[in-house]
Amino acid sequence: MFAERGYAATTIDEICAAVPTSKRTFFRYFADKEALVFPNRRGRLARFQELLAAVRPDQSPFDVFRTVTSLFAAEYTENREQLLAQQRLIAQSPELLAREREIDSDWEREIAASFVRRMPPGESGPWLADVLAGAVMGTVRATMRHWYADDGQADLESLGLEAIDYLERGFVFSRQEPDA
Amino acid sequence: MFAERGYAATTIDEICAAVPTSKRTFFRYFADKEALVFPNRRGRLARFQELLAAVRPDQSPFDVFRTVTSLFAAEYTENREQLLAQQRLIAQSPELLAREREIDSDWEREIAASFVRRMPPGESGPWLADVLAGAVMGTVRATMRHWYADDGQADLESLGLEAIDYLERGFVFSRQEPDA
DNA sequence: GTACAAATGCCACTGAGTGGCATTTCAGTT
DNA sequence: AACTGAAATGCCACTCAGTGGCATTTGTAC
Repeated sequence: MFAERGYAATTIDEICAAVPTSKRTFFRYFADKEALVFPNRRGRLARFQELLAAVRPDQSPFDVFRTVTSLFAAEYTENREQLLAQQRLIAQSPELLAREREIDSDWEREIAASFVRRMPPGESGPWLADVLAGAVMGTVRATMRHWYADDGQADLESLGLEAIDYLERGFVFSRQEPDA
Repeated sequence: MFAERGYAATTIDEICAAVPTSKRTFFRYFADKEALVFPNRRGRLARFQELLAAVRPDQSPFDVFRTVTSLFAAEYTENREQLLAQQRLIAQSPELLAREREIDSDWEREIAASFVRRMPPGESGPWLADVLAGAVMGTVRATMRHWYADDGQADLESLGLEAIDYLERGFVFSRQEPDA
Protein backbone atom coordinates (compact mmCIF):
# COMPACT_ATOMS: atom_id res chain seq x y z
CA MET A 1 0.00 0.00 0.00
CA PHE A 2 2.86 2.33 0.81
CA ALA A 3 4.36 1.55 -2.58
CA GLU A 4 1.10 2.34 -4.34
CA ARG A 5 -0.19 5.43 -2.58
CA GLY A 6 2.96 6.64 -0.86
CA TYR A 7 3.85 6.47 2.81
CA ALA A 8 2.30 9.71 4.06
CA ALA A 9 -0.84 9.28 1.95
CA THR A 10 -1.61 5.91 3.49
CA THR A 11 -3.34 6.28 6.85
CA ILE A 12 -3.24 3.71 9.60
CA ASP A 13 -7.02 3.50 9.45
CA GLU A 14 -6.77 2.37 5.85
CA ILE A 15 -4.13 -0.20 6.71
CA CYS A 16 -6.29 -1.54 9.52
CA ALA A 17 -9.33 -1.70 7.28
CA ALA A 18 -7.35 -3.73 4.76
CA VAL A 19 -5.91 -6.31 7.17
CA PRO A 20 -8.58 -6.22 8.71
CA THR A 21 -8.04 -5.37 12.34
CA SER A 22 -8.61 -2.50 14.71
CA LYS A 23 -6.30 0.47 15.09
CA ARG A 24 -5.89 -0.42 18.75
CA THR A 25 -4.59 -3.85 17.90
CA PHE A 26 -2.25 -2.38 15.32
CA PHE A 27 -0.54 -0.30 17.97
CA ARG A 28 -0.11 -3.34 20.18
CA TYR A 29 2.10 -4.94 17.56
CA PHE A 30 3.82 -1.89 16.11
CA ALA A 31 5.20 0.96 18.16
CA ASP A 32 4.27 3.41 15.43
CA LYS A 33 3.63 3.76 11.74
CA GLU A 34 7.34 3.91 10.94
CA ALA A 35 7.92 0.49 12.49
CA LEU A 36 6.14 -1.01 9.48
CA VAL A 37 8.96 0.10 7.21
CA PHE A 38 11.75 -1.20 9.47
CA PRO A 39 10.61 -4.65 10.52
CA ASN A 40 12.27 -6.56 13.34
CA ARG A 41 14.50 -3.70 14.33
CA ARG A 42 15.43 -5.21 17.70
CA GLY A 43 16.20 -8.58 16.23
CA ARG A 44 18.47 -7.14 13.56
CA LEU A 45 20.37 -5.11 16.10
CA ALA A 46 20.76 -8.14 18.35
CA ARG A 47 22.12 -10.18 15.47
CA PHE A 48 24.55 -7.40 14.61
CA GLN A 49 25.71 -7.43 18.24
CA GLU A 50 26.33 -11.14 18.05
CA LEU A 51 28.27 -10.83 14.82
CA LEU A 52 30.50 -8.21 16.38
CA ALA A 53 30.99 -10.31 19.49
CA ALA A 54 31.83 -13.41 17.49
CA VAL A 55 34.95 -11.93 15.91
CA ARG A 56 38.16 -13.05 17.61
CA PRO A 57 39.14 -10.60 20.35
CA ASP A 58 42.68 -10.10 19.07
CA GLN A 59 41.42 -8.78 15.74
CA SER A 60 41.75 -5.03 15.20
CA PRO A 61 38.67 -2.83 14.77
CA PHE A 62 39.43 -2.68 11.07
CA ASP A 63 39.58 -6.45 10.75
CA VAL A 64 36.29 -6.67 12.60
CA PHE A 65 34.71 -4.32 10.19
CA ARG A 66 36.14 -6.01 7.15
CA THR A 67 34.55 -9.24 8.29
CA VAL A 68 31.21 -7.61 8.94
CA THR A 69 31.35 -5.68 5.68
CA SER A 70 31.85 -8.81 3.59
CA LEU A 71 28.99 -10.50 5.38
CA PHE A 72 26.53 -7.68 4.95
CA ALA A 73 27.63 -6.96 1.40
CA ALA A 74 26.73 -10.52 0.43
CA GLU A 75 23.42 -10.32 2.24
CA TYR A 76 22.46 -6.97 0.79
CA THR A 77 23.44 -8.02 -2.70
CA GLU A 78 21.25 -11.07 -2.25
CA ASN A 79 18.23 -8.97 -1.25
CA ARG A 80 19.01 -6.17 -3.64
CA GLU A 81 15.53 -5.67 -5.07
CA GLN A 82 13.84 -5.63 -1.72
CA LEU A 83 16.33 -3.16 -0.31
CA LEU A 84 15.99 -0.87 -3.31
CA ALA A 85 12.23 -0.87 -2.88
CA GLN A 86 12.58 -0.09 0.81
CA GLN A 87 14.99 2.72 0.02
CA ARG A 88 12.65 4.24 -2.54
CA LEU A 89 10.02 4.32 0.16
CA ILE A 90 12.32 5.83 2.76
CA ALA A 91 13.59 8.46 0.36
CA GLN A 92 10.15 10.02 -0.04
CA SER A 93 9.56 10.72 3.63
CA PRO A 94 11.65 12.85 6.00
CA GLU A 95 10.23 10.88 8.93
CA LEU A 96 11.51 7.62 7.51
CA LEU A 97 14.89 9.12 6.74
CA ALA A 98 15.04 10.27 10.34
CA ARG A 99 14.13 6.82 11.55
CA GLU A 100 16.82 5.28 9.37
CA ARG A 101 19.41 7.59 10.89
CA GLU A 102 18.20 6.61 14.34
CA ILE A 103 18.74 2.97 13.54
CA ASP A 104 22.19 3.73 12.16
CA SER A 105 22.89 5.50 15.41
CA ASP A 106 22.01 2.37 17.38
CA TRP A 107 24.35 0.35 15.22
CA GLU A 108 27.08 2.91 15.64
CA ARG A 109 26.80 2.52 19.39
CA GLU A 110 27.34 -1.22 19.04
CA ILE A 111 30.32 -0.67 16.80
CA ALA A 112 31.83 1.70 19.33
CA ALA A 113 31.24 -0.79 22.14
CA SER A 114 32.94 -3.49 20.10
CA PHE A 115 35.87 -1.25 19.24
CA VAL A 116 36.49 -0.06 22.77
CA ARG A 117 37.13 -3.65 23.81
CA ARG A 118 39.80 -3.93 21.15
CA MET A 119 41.57 -0.69 21.89
CA PRO A 120 44.81 -0.34 23.75
CA PRO A 121 43.97 0.45 27.34
CA GLY A 122 44.54 4.02 28.39
CA GLU A 123 43.02 7.41 28.81
CA SER A 124 41.93 8.06 25.25
CA GLY A 125 40.66 4.55 24.51
CA PRO A 126 36.90 5.16 24.72
CA TRP A 127 37.19 8.49 23.01
CA LEU A 128 39.18 7.05 20.13
CA ALA A 129 36.85 4.08 19.76
CA ASP A 130 33.88 6.42 19.59
CA VAL A 131 35.48 8.67 17.01
CA LEU A 132 36.48 5.70 14.90
CA ALA A 133 33.01 4.21 15.16
CA GLY A 134 31.55 7.53 14.06
CA ALA A 135 33.90 7.66 11.11
CA VAL A 136 33.11 4.07 10.19
CA MET A 137 29.38 4.62 10.30
CA GLY A 138 29.82 7.80 8.28
CA THR A 139 31.61 5.95 5.53
CA VAL A 140 29.11 3.12 5.64
CA ARG A 141 26.24 5.54 5.21
CA ALA A 142 27.97 7.27 2.31
CA THR A 143 28.75 3.92 0.74
CA MET A 144 25.17 2.75 1.01
CA ARG A 145 23.95 6.01 -0.50
CA HIS A 146 26.15 5.46 -3.50
CA TRP A 147 25.08 1.88 -3.86
CA TYR A 148 21.43 2.90 -3.76
CA ALA A 149 22.01 5.81 -6.12
CA ASP A 150 23.60 3.32 -8.48
CA ASP A 151 20.56 1.01 -8.22
CA GLY A 152 22.70 -1.57 -6.51
CA GLN A 153 24.82 -2.16 -9.60
CA ALA A 154 28.18 -1.52 -7.93
CA ASP A 155 30.05 -4.18 -6.02
CA LEU A 156 29.11 -3.38 -2.47
CA GLU A 157 31.88 -5.40 -0.88
CA SER A 158 34.59 -3.64 -2.87
CA LEU A 159 33.18 -0.25 -2.01
CA GLY A 160 32.99 -1.09 1.66
CA LEU A 161 36.46 -2.58 1.88
CA GLU A 162 37.92 0.37 -0.01
CA ALA A 163 36.32 2.79 2.44
CA ILE A 164 37.78 0.87 5.36
CA ASP A 165 41.21 1.03 3.77
CA TYR A 166 40.90 4.78 3.55
CA LEU A 167 40.08 4.96 7.24
CA GLU A 168 42.90 2.67 8.26
CA ARG A 169 45.61 4.17 6.10
CA GLY A 170 44.37 7.74 5.94
CA PHE A 171 42.72 9.62 3.14
CA VAL A 172 45.72 10.21 0.92
CA PHE A 173 45.17 11.34 -2.60
CA SER A 174 47.03 13.52 -5.01
CA ARG A 175 46.42 17.19 -4.39
CA GLN A 176 44.78 19.19 -7.10
CA GLU A 177 47.58 20.92 -8.98
CA PRO A 178 46.76 24.45 -10.07
CA ASP A 179 47.50 24.82 -13.80
CA ALA A 180 49.31 21.52 -13.99
CA MET B 1 9.07 26.29 29.58
CA PHE B 2 10.76 23.30 27.96
CA ALA B 3 13.47 23.47 30.60
CA GLU B 4 10.91 23.52 33.41
CA ARG B 5 8.32 20.99 32.32
CA GLY B 6 10.23 19.08 29.68
CA TYR B 7 9.83 19.17 25.94
CA ALA B 8 7.12 16.56 25.44
CA ALA B 9 5.13 17.72 28.44
CA THR B 10 4.85 21.26 27.10
CA THR B 11 2.07 21.57 24.54
CA ILE B 12 1.95 24.15 21.80
CA ASP B 13 -1.34 25.38 23.22
CA GLU B 14 0.42 26.20 26.48
CA ILE B 15 3.19 27.99 24.65
CA CYS B 16 0.68 30.01 22.69
CA ALA B 17 -1.26 30.88 25.82
CA ALA B 18 1.93 32.15 27.42
CA VAL B 19 3.12 34.35 24.57
CA PRO B 20 0.19 35.09 24.02
CA THR B 21 -0.80 34.33 20.48
CA SER B 22 -2.91 31.87 18.58
CA LYS B 23 -1.77 28.41 17.56
CA ARG B 24 -2.41 29.35 13.96
CA THR B 25 0.00 32.24 14.18
CA PHE B 26 2.57 30.04 15.85
CA PHE B 27 2.62 27.73 12.86
CA ARG B 28 3.09 30.65 10.51
CA TYR B 29 6.42 31.42 12.16
CA PHE B 30 7.63 27.93 13.06
CA ALA B 31 7.37 24.93 10.80
CA ASP B 32 6.78 22.69 13.80
CA LYS B 33 7.37 22.30 17.51
CA GLU B 34 10.92 21.11 17.00
CA ALA B 35 11.88 24.29 15.19
CA LEU B 36 11.70 26.08 18.55
CA VAL B 37 14.71 24.12 19.77
CA PHE B 38 16.80 24.70 16.66
CA PRO B 39 16.37 28.37 15.88
CA ASN B 40 17.44 29.88 12.55
CA ARG B 41 18.32 26.59 11.01
CA ARG B 42 18.42 27.94 7.48
CA GLY B 43 20.55 30.89 8.45
CA ARG B 44 23.10 28.74 10.24
CA LEU B 45 23.38 26.39 7.31
CA ALA B 46 23.80 29.31 4.91
CA ARG B 47 26.57 30.75 7.06
CA PHE B 48 28.28 27.36 7.16
CA GLN B 49 28.10 27.25 3.37
CA GLU B 50 29.75 30.65 3.17
CA LEU B 51 32.52 29.63 5.56
CA LEU B 52 33.26 26.58 3.45
CA ALA B 53 33.23 28.61 0.27
CA ALA B 54 35.52 31.24 1.73
CA VAL B 55 38.45 28.88 2.22
CA ARG B 56 41.10 29.15 -0.52
CA PRO B 57 40.34 26.67 -3.31
CA ASP B 58 43.82 25.15 -3.26
CA GLN B 59 43.46 24.06 0.34
CA SER B 60 42.89 20.35 0.92
CA PRO B 61 39.66 19.06 2.46
CA PHE B 62 41.55 18.54 5.70
CA ASP B 63 42.83 22.09 5.76
CA VAL B 64 39.31 23.30 5.12
CA PHE B 65 38.07 21.37 8.04
CA ARG B 66 40.86 22.45 10.32
CA THR B 67 39.92 26.05 9.64
CA VAL B 68 36.25 25.44 10.23
CA THR B 69 36.95 23.39 13.36
CA SER B 70 38.97 26.15 14.99
CA LEU B 71 36.27 28.66 14.19
CA PHE B 72 33.42 26.61 15.57
CA ALA B 73 35.41 25.43 18.58
CA ALA B 74 35.92 29.03 19.60
CA GLU B 75 32.28 29.87 19.05
CA TYR B 76 30.97 26.82 20.89
CA THR B 77 33.33 27.41 23.81
CA GLU B 78 32.06 30.96 23.97
CA ASN B 79 28.42 29.84 24.15
CA ARG B 80 29.15 26.82 26.26
CA GLU B 81 26.37 27.23 28.81
CA GLN B 82 23.70 27.81 26.23
CA LEU B 83 24.79 24.82 24.19
CA LEU B 84 24.85 22.56 27.23
CA ALA B 85 21.33 23.63 28.11
CA GLN B 86 20.17 22.98 24.56
CA GLN B 87 21.83 19.58 24.61
CA ARG B 88 20.18 18.62 27.89
CA LEU B 89 16.87 19.41 26.24
CA ILE B 90 17.65 17.47 23.09
CA ALA B 91 18.88 14.47 25.04
CA GLN B 92 15.48 13.91 26.66
CA SER B 93 13.52 13.59 23.45
CA PRO B 94 13.98 11.09 20.61
CA GLU B 95 12.27 13.50 18.26
CA LEU B 96 14.80 16.20 19.00
CA LEU B 97 17.70 13.80 18.64
CA ALA B 98 16.29 12.83 15.27
CA ARG B 99 16.03 16.45 14.27
CA GLU B 100 19.60 17.08 15.33
CA ARG B 101 20.77 14.23 13.14
CA GLU B 102 18.78 15.66 10.27
CA ILE B 103 20.56 18.97 10.66
CA ASP B 104 23.92 17.22 10.81
CA SER B 105 22.95 15.48 7.62
CA ASP B 106 22.35 18.83 5.92
CA TRP B 107 25.75 20.02 7.05
CA GLU B 108 27.36 16.82 5.85
CA ARG B 109 25.95 17.47 2.39
CA GLU B 110 27.56 20.88 2.37
CA ILE B 111 30.88 19.42 3.48
CA ALA B 112 30.71 16.85 0.71
CA ALA B 113 29.91 19.55 -1.84
CA SER B 114 32.88 21.56 -0.63
CA PHE B 115 35.18 18.55 -0.70
CA VAL B 116 34.23 17.43 -4.17
CA ARG B 117 35.43 20.77 -5.52
CA ARG B 118 38.82 20.14 -3.94
CA MET B 119 39.26 16.58 -5.07
CA PRO B 120 41.45 15.46 -7.91
CA PRO B 121 39.23 15.09 -10.97
CA GLY B 122 38.41 11.56 -11.96
CA GLU B 123 35.97 8.75 -11.68
CA SER B 124 36.02 8.24 -7.93
CA GLY B 125 36.10 11.94 -6.99
CA PRO B 126 32.47 12.39 -5.90
CA TRP B 127 32.38 9.03 -4.19
CA LEU B 128 35.55 9.72 -2.26
CA ALA B 129 34.42 13.20 -1.27
CA ASP B 130 31.15 11.77 0.01
CA VAL B 131 32.85 9.05 2.01
CA LEU B 132 35.29 11.50 3.50
CA ALA B 133 32.49 13.91 4.36
CA GLY B 134 30.65 11.09 6.04
CA ALA B 135 33.71 10.17 8.04
CA VAL B 136 34.33 13.78 8.99
CA MET B 137 30.77 14.30 10.17
CA GLY B 138 30.97 11.04 12.08
CA THR B 139 34.03 12.16 13.97
CA VAL B 140 32.53 15.58 14.58
CA ARG B 141 29.43 14.04 16.08
CA ALA B 142 31.47 11.74 18.29
CA THR B 143 33.64 14.66 19.34
CA MET B 144 30.65 16.78 20.26
CA ARG B 145 29.15 13.92 22.23
CA HIS B 146 32.31 13.69 24.28
CA TRP B 147 32.48 17.41 24.80
CA TYR B 148 28.88 17.44 26.00
CA ALA B 149 29.39 14.36 28.18
CA ASP B 150 32.31 16.20 29.73
CA ASP B 151 30.12 19.27 30.41
CA GLY B 152 32.18 21.24 27.94
CA GLN B 153 35.29 21.07 30.09
CA ALA B 154 37.58 19.61 27.42
CA ASP B 155 39.35 21.74 24.87
CA LEU B 156 37.06 21.40 21.88
CA GLU B 157 39.58 22.65 19.35
CA SER B 158 42.21 20.11 20.39
CA LEU B 159 39.71 17.28 20.23
CA GLY B 160 38.53 18.34 16.80
CA LEU B 161 42.00 18.80 15.35
CA GLU B 162 43.12 15.49 16.76
CA ALA B 163 40.19 13.72 15.14
CA ILE B 164 41.03 15.30 11.79
CA ASP B 165 44.62 14.13 12.13
CA TYR B 166 43.38 10.60 12.61
CA LEU B 167 41.34 10.83 9.46
CA GLU B 168 44.15 12.29 7.41
CA ARG B 169 46.93 10.01 8.60
CA GLY B 170 44.89 6.92 9.33
CA PHE B 171 43.81 5.44 12.63
CA VAL B 172 47.10 3.98 13.72
CA PHE B 173 47.47 2.84 17.31
CA SER B 174 49.38 0.12 19.04
CA ARG B 175 47.62 -3.21 18.88
CA GLN B 176 46.52 -4.77 22.09
CA GLU B 177 49.24 -7.26 23.04
CA PRO B 178 47.93 -10.48 24.55
CA ASP B 179 49.80 -11.18 27.79
CA ALA B 180 52.45 -8.58 27.12
C1' DG C 1 -10.37 59.24 6.57
C1' DT C 2 -10.13 55.75 3.01
C1' DA C 3 -8.34 51.87 0.80
C1' DC C 4 -5.57 48.09 0.49
C1' DA C 5 -2.45 44.41 2.02
C1' DA C 6 -0.48 41.82 5.55
C1' DA C 7 -0.85 39.75 9.91
C1' DT C 8 -3.63 37.53 13.10
C1' DG C 9 -7.39 34.95 15.14
C1' DC C 10 -10.96 31.57 15.04
C1' DC C 11 -13.07 27.26 13.92
C1' DA C 12 -13.39 22.90 12.20
C1' DC C 13 -10.89 19.20 10.60
C1' DT C 14 -7.39 15.12 9.90
C1' DG C 15 -4.34 11.68 11.59
C1' DA C 16 -1.14 9.57 14.96
C1' DG C 17 -1.09 7.68 19.19
C1' DT C 18 -3.03 6.46 24.19
C1' DG C 19 -6.06 4.96 28.13
C1' DG C 20 -9.81 2.44 29.84
C1' DC C 21 -12.84 -1.08 29.64
C1' DA C 22 -15.81 -4.59 27.74
C1' DT C 23 -15.77 -8.58 24.91
C1' DT C 24 -14.01 -12.30 22.49
C1' DT C 25 -10.73 -16.15 21.86
C1' DC C 26 -8.30 -19.80 23.37
C1' DA C 27 -5.80 -22.98 26.43
C1' DG C 28 -6.03 -26.22 29.94
C1' DT C 29 -8.95 -28.77 33.12
C1' DT C 30 -12.55 -31.78 34.58
C1' DA D 1 -18.99 -30.85 26.16
C1' DA D 2 -18.92 -27.29 29.92
C1' DC D 3 -15.85 -24.28 32.98
C1' DT D 4 -12.34 -21.09 34.01
C1' DG D 5 -8.71 -17.84 33.79
C1' DA D 6 -5.67 -15.28 30.87
C1' DA D 7 -4.45 -13.24 26.75
C1' DA D 8 -5.86 -11.01 22.59
C1' DT D 9 -8.90 -8.00 20.45
C1' DG D 10 -12.29 -4.38 19.67
C1' DC D 11 -14.52 -0.13 20.77
C1' DC D 12 -14.90 4.53 22.36
C1' DA D 13 -13.36 8.70 23.80
C1' DC D 14 -9.55 11.44 24.29
C1' DT D 15 -5.01 14.40 23.56
C1' DC D 16 -1.98 16.76 20.68
C1' DA D 17 0.43 18.26 16.37
C1' DG D 18 -0.49 20.29 12.32
C1' DT D 19 -3.60 22.25 8.23
C1' DG D 20 -7.25 24.72 5.50
C1' DG D 21 -10.53 28.27 5.07
C1' DC D 22 -12.27 32.46 6.16
C1' DA D 23 -13.31 36.49 8.84
C1' DT D 24 -11.22 40.17 11.36
C1' DT D 25 -7.87 43.15 12.84
C1' DT D 26 -3.73 45.94 12.17
C1' DG D 27 -0.77 48.82 9.87
C1' DT D 28 0.48 51.69 6.01
C1' DA D 29 0.18 54.66 1.96
C1' DC D 30 -2.29 58.19 -0.08
